[in-house]
Amino acid sequence: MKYNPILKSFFQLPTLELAQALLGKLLVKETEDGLTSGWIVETEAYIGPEDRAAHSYGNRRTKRTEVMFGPAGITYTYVMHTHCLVNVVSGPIDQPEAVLIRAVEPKDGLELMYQRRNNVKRDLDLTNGPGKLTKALGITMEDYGHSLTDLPLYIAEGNVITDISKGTRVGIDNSGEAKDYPWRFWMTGNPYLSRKGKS
DNA sequence: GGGAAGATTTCCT
DNA sequence: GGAAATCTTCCCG
Repeated sequence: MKYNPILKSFFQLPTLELAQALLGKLLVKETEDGLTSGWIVETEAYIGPEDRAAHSYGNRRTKRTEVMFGPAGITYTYVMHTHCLVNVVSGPIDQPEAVLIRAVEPKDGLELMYQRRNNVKRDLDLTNGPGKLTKALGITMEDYGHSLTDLPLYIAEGNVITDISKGTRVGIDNSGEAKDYPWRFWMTGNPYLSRKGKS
């Protein structure tokens, strides 16, 4: 199973459009253990300067958010608690915008995913959450700042999705008015959405 | 250098 | 449904 990374120009879309365009694309990670991949089924947009929920709110530039100010199409990995979350940086340089990948649908390397995630019985539970999919695909801080058009972690062309739902984001109740922005996108009716994405 | 917060997951009652 | 788990970065002193 081999894929070609998507063209770099794909990431030049405005963040809100990119968040929707990413749905149906293939997220691929290659390691020495093998290849794992999944269709992206749920995303969230984070528009730095005007988004209180974003790490880069008010153009707050730190070592952690540094990569969000970089060019579109690179990976922004972030560790919280025990888990790792993965974003796709978007927007032009010096504009801290990104798209959080919240859920994917497993495609290749199912065995490897089960191996990485203990006690999982169903395909449905492998990647239906931001922290879950990173563990299943083996995404870590090693991938921080890495381009998504190059191995070992990249986006590949996928299906065209026409049925897209949108709504408010999750887990940012302390972010004031920003919590009401409808910047979460998902594939309507897909069973691999994150827990809170099924509302 | 220390304390606090955070875009989550999992287990237990 | 609630609370704990557990780690990196940030901010203040």
